[in-house]
Amino acid sequence: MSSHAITEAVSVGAGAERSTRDQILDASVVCFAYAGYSGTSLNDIAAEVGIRRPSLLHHFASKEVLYGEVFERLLGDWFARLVGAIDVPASGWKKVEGVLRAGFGFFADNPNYVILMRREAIDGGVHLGIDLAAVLRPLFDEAADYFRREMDAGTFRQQNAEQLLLTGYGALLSYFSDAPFLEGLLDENPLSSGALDRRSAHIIEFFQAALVPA
Amino acid sequence: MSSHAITEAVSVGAGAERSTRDQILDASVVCFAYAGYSGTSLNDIAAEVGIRRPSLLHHFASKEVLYGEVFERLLGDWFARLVGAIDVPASGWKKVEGVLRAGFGFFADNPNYVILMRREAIDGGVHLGIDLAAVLRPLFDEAADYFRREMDAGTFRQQNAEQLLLTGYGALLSYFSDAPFLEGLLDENPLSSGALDRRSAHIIEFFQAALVPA
DNA sequence: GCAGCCCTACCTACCGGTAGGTAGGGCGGA
DNA sequence: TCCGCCCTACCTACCGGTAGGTAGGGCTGC
Repeated sequence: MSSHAITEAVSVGAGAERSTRDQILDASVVCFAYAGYSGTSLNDIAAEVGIRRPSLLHHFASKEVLYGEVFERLLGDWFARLVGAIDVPASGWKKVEGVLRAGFGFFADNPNYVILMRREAIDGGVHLGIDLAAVLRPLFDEAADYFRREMDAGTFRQQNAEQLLLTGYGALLSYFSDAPFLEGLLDENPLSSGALDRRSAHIIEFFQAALVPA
Repeated sequence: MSSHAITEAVSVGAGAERSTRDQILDASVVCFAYAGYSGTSLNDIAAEVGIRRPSLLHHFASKEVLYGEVFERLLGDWFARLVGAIDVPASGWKKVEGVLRAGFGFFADNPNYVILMRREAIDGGVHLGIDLAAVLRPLFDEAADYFRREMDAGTFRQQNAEQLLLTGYGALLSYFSDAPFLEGLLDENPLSSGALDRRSAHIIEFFQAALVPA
């Protein structure tokens, strides 16, 4: 997987004092995102950290266990950020905008997480012990209820609440997960700060236009 | 990759008289979509067809060549369908709706193609000789120009045309590519005809609400 | 001493691809 | 008519290489 090219991305920002275990987790995110589960070998990850494969297996019992732990950390971070945005005292469009911005910000900060999540969504979670959808389900239902209440109150236009969430999910994730492809359409790095600002502004504007009655 | 589970999906609809070569292409779509490029072995595909791996390599020089041909067929089908929808004599919202329906219909007819395309978008086309984005670029630019003209004419609300296309792309593709995951959120098979009708109706309604001034 | 960490050396299973051979159909010439 | 030839399609056996995982030795710091 041409590990040389991504070596710097891992070592950058590593405060030189992270435990080997954490370094393995960091490298795993990068590798799994870049090449997928079956496209990543333990040798790739070990090389990224600078140790041998058996040493890696001293810290994690198997490739599956390692992958599971990577994903658990990812989900934990994401959940915390999302719940933080949901729990702010706001309502109507302001709340939706806040959650959209929180999701967008998290994805922009962790582009590798997005790719990992997308790969898992496509595969239907075969590599995971946990059921990704079941974990997210409470938030999904809560959000759908929120939209229905606001629609009934006339704050938002009437739409299918669940479908609306799926559309938001697709609009947010796709931009980040397909960034390598979009670069060829946009003539600029989709993850540059300018491009991100443009994307963020569009999403807010677009959903507001669709949801909030004129 | 537990080939047994997907055996039926391949043999269904095979008119019993397809050439071995075509059977290999059909099986390859299923396998590559299900497990990705590196997760699919030539043995998996050969087993699906009912021949040995060397016999498969008699028809296709290598795994890469086979994958390339699968993708070429996919792109050809998709392009034809898309251009067919673009070239109808319509304008304003009617044309957009027509293209949305055409894209949706194609994806609904070929869910495996969507997954293949999404995997390729994530990987940035590393398995392909061709540049996916470059192929789609002319259509992308043409569509952006169309939206800008209609916006300037006041038919549509002012939006960033390129971003708008990306949002549409994400909304269409994500539903199909992430169907295994969405099943856990929706309590129904997302590809059932009822669910598809609901999704299609939502997308049309949503984009109309966002684009067409009240 | 000993616990934690990393190493080399090794295993089995499987990968994509090749070598070489066989079965059988189509065809041209005696 | 039928024999010899070439072709396609498929097979088994095998190649070098790499996958994930294990066994066991050595070094280092408490």
